[in-house]
Amino acid sequence: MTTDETVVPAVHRTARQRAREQITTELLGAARRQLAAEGAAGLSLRSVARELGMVSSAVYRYFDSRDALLTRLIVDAYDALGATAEAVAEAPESTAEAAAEDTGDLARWVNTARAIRAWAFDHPHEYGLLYGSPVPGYAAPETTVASGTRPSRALVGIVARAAAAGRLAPPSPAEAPPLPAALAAELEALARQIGADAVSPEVAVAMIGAWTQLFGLVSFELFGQTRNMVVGNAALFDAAVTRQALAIGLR
Amino acid sequence: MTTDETVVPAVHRTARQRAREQITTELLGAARRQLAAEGAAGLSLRSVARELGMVSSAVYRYFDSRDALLTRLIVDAYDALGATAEAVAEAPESTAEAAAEDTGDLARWVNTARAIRAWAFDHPHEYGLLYGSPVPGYAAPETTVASGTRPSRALVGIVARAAAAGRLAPPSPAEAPPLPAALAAELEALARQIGADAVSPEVAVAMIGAWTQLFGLVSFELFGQTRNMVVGNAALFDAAVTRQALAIGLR
DNA sequence: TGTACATCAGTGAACGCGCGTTCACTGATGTAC
DNA sequence: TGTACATCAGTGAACGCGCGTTCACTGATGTAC
Repeated sequence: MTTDETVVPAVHRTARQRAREQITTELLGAARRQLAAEGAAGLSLRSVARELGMVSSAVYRYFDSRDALLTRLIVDAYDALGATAEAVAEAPESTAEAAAEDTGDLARWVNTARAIRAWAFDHPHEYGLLYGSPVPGYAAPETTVASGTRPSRALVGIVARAAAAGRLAPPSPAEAPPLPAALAAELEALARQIGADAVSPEVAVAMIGAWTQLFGLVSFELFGQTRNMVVGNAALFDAAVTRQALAIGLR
Repeated sequence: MTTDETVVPAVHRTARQRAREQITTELLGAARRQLAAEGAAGLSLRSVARELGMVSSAVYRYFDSRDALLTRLIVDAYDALGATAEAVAEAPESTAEAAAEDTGDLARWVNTARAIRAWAFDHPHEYGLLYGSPVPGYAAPETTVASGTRPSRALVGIVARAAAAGRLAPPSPAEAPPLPAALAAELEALARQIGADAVSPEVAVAMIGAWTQLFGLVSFELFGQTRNMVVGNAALFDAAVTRQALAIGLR
């Protein structure tokens, strides 16, 4: 809950504009609170309006429809998680206080994974909105795509930079059969497309594996399909994530 | 849709009992169809009743409440997926037609993973019910736990049997830091508890990693959070799953 | 084999609820002259 | 600085919808004698 008014100098906004921004923020806040309490399916325009003491039709001055509100929540959540991940993945080499810390690529990856997990725990329903089963009757518009890839891009970036700098030391996949040519070509094209030319298909497979495992772990922990498994344990999370990162070749 | 009447000799069931079983089956079928069409949140007792031409209150002769119906669907889905996985994971050594096929532990694991993925694609909403974000307002009763672990147990079984037979050859995790003692102890206790004493903590971590990656991959593919990633590609799935299985030590 | 009673599937009406969205309106805020 | 008009946030009523669950009932099926 940032108090924007005190921060932004309010250049030349009219009272109307300021009120509009503030109420939009309050609506989103209420919507987020309800999302946290009830989940996406329980989010209704009427109850959001109620929370602000408005009449339900007034919300239509701010959002075209329930789906528009949902879309906004999704984009904001992707951006929040993306920003969290980026902050760790792209942290400067070392800071005064953390000079002794390991700031190698491996640590960067593991810390980013931890940050994603922590965010998911802090915002379980928002995480569910992003990575859980789709909200019935809701189709995400194209607008969400750019934000939607931010968290993954933060992770990919770590590997891409390490690969470009020649710092990647992937273990030789001794016994694994070679990738089918078509798949290797597809992965190579994808790497070029996102500006990660130095990432080999084998590394790409390891990376996608690490990435899906990360979200698999978090989802299992969060959605609680693991009543009698050890998942939900930070040490296990670290161990699994570290091993995946090593398989990518991060050091 | 099995036609039970022709199979079961109808030992001594009254007309009432047979009608009850048949209508229960039809209700579940209709519920499953609606689950597939609308998702869990869109499943309603009234529409299920409507589909069978019943009045909504009549459903209460068969299910205590909407939640009871949902629970039944969940248990059935776990059992269906569990049975599918078990059929592959515990298939006899070799059959006449597949004598030339590789029936090693590695192939067993990969085939089981494929079967799970295929089932998920065939039953996307049921998969979502099991492994997606929780249905709002619904709390799964304890009854679901036994069925809920079936799919995982099928996978664990492959590793446990291979380990017990001394067929496991896990690669030495050269650079990975050793597991914290507390975690290692916990994993060892867990292995003993499920009768997989031969599974070492390192192998357990690899296994949990492979398991979570599997469900992560399937969820990403199915829930479509991957608009511009390569996920959704069977060859990639195979490659990733195979590499995880090798990391466990399956051969 | 026939009768009396108990069981139970299905009906239809009702209760009370919440939802998204539209629409004509009032009254305050902003803008152009 | 003052006035006339345009913009727009918020109101309140309404439409039409679907939901889960309860309840007294009818009539067919099953059971005990």
